Amino acid sequence: MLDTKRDMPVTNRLLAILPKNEHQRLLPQLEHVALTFAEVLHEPGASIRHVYFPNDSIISLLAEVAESATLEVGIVGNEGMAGISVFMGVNTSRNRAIVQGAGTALRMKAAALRKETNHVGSLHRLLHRYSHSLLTQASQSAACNRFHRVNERLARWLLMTHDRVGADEFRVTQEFMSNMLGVRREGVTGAAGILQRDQLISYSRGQVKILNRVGLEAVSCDCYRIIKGESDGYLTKN
Amino acid sequence: MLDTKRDMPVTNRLLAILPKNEHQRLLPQLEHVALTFAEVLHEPGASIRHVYFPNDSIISLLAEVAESATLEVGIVGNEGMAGISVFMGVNTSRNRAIVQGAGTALRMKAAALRKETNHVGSLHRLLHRYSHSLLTQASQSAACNRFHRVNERLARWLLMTHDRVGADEFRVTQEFMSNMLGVRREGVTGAAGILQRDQLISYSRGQVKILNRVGLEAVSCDCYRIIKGESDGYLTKN
DNA sequence: CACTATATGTGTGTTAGCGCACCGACAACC
DNA sequence: GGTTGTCGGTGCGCTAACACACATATAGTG
Repeated sequence: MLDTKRDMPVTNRLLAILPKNEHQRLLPQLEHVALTFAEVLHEPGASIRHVYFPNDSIISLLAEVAESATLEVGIVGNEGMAGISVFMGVNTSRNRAIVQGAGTALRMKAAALRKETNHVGSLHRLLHRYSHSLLTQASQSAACNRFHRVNERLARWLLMTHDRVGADEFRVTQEFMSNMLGVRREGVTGAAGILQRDQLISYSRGQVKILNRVGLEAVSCDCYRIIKGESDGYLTKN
Repeated sequence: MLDTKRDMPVTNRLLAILPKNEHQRLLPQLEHVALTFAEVLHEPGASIRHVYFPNDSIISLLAEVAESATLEVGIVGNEGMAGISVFMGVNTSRNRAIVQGAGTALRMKAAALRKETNHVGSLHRLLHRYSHSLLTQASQSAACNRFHRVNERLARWLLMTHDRVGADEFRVTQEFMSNMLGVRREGVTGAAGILQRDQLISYSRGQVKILNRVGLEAVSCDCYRIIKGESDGYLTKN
């Protein structure tokens, strides 16, 4: 009898497109669940237990910088899966996944998905982790650029750059930073002026010097720490 | 003689962390290159020829909504690789990758990386493509939310939701949308009011109805089309 | 039916950042 | 040494969105 299947049809397209044999192998590992509106599937930082393949439900991926400052960075419907970090070899995500549209979904234990998509080779595994950190970076930057002040964002950006150049001095013009932060060049003049006034940096004609890193971290928003926290993991935990 | 190696040391940490045998296998496929400031490694939509593992160079990933409206959604230093889309099984990216800090990098032909990280199983391949589309979504939303007006963004959001619910009517409150778009609830009142005035949608107490999809697409910014274009690929091209 | 929580509409003052139009300073290059 | 291009600073009016404070309206519940 296929009654249960008729009652809860599998309409997730990601699953539907799989070759028959793979689809068959997955089915026993999938559990039909009803998702109710506003249900939280995973919290930022908490461990992800299941991945979800929506049928008619819709899931929002949110980046947040404060309790009341959230920003959607992704929508997941029947074309996708919530919990992609698990596939990328990471148990947690900085995003919150909440049910935006009630409906059904198929869920799978995180461990089962990891087993199914068993990674071959270190490079492969590593790039997965890295993809995850990039996604985190994009999400958090998105929220940061939406909510935070120019000078906080500039401080964050300088720190992220500082981490990568490995020197206290580097070349970068206001014009360039304005394109990075998505603000006017004059906006950077203002923000950089504040940082310079407070002896955190000094600069002249495209030459920036970090004078007080700790001070910069204090000015910068938490986004820096969040991104950094998620960014380095894959290079050590291997 | 290891002179050439001393001249151009491999300091990319992603490569450095690999087990010796894998590292050795990759080396012959890697080419030392000098990256100059402002060099463009790949343009939005164009095919990606190489991936880059920076040593002391730094690469910015930019999302753009217009010639002069760009936003950094990722930084790649010696901890990472530029061109992650290739790993995800996609030849192009909606982002522009430009050199933010001159220096050296190791580059690898896109085809070679694909071969090295040969994917096993359809699910695996599919999830890669999906990861890519999620990353695109996050990037483009980031830029959109930074630069575009609330009503344009609301139109985009409604279209994205409409695509997924598969019905012209669905439940969603202004409060909820305000959290998705990162604006105040009153801001949604205003934007939704415009859309309703123009007969594009109607709504009442959390019940939204799409009246004129084509009109909504006209109001919405290009971001919708861009995201949609990148989003559906993996479900058909398999 | 009254009560209450939820959902939406409106108004007022405030502000961060924008667009534009400059000006000055310095560097590099003939 | 003058010219030209890059880089940074400043002022001014403007506007989208904010914060806060209410006013309704409606659905659901006891």
